[in-house]
Amino acid sequence: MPELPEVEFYRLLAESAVDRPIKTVDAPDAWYLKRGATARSVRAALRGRSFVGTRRIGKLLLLDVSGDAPTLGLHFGMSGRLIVDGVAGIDDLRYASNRELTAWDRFRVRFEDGGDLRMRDPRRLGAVELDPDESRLGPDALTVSAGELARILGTSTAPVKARLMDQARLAGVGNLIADEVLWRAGVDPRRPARDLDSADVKQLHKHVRRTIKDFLTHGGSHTGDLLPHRVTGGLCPKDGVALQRAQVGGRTTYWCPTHQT
DNA sequence: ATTGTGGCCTGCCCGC
DNA sequence: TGCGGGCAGGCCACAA
Repeated sequence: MPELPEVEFYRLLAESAVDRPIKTVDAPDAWYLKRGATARSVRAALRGRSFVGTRRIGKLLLLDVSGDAPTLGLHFGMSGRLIVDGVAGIDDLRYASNRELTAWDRFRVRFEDGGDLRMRDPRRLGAVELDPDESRLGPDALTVSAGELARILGTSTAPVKARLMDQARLAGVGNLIADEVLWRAGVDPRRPARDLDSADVKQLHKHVRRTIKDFLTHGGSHTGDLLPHRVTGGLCPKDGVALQRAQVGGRTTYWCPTHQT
């Protein structure tokens, strides 16, 4: 599914959509437009203008628009793809169909030059909005500082995994990255966040950033050390013992009972 | 405020 | 071979 690394690849792809005058907007799925956006309002915001730049906060892709028009915000959910001029940002998505069906195109911006930018999303869990409230997201997980992470974990009694995945506090860590990071850091995902000592926090900070960087280098969220073994009956690739599986923070979680404490 | 739960979406996979 | 029920997880509404 698209986590932070995939959205960063989408952002790089979206760079090729910058500075191209927009001719029309197709928004055939009203359900896909969120927070008050309508086909009419999005069309009015974009038509005759251009994207002037791309940004990303966590899993939110932001396309800034020329003039005084509102920024376009794209959420990819877990099955959304970005396609520009027929080129997909990611070839293979876990937990999503890789088939190509234009019936799954939920949103399209067509340029005067004949090209287009599309969101293809079989499960319709993504979303398009105008002028997204960027303050509802915490600092980006790729650049979060050690001090910020310590404050995010703070005095919370919630499981550390739930805290890491709280987008309002730390933007960009999804379920797979959370499991990989906790596995690398040797931290039990169920532990109350406030029980972590400074050494644990230091490990988590190191591995949050390093894991995301690894994924960016190696091509996506499916390249982790734990993830190939994150299946029913999987063994810890470090200790060889059976991985535990349970719901933590409402999400399916795998961890090693031996070295994650 | 904080934390937990349930539901949404729909393609896919497993077992019958 | 077809079919039904789980399952996947990001996000949000809602409850305690």
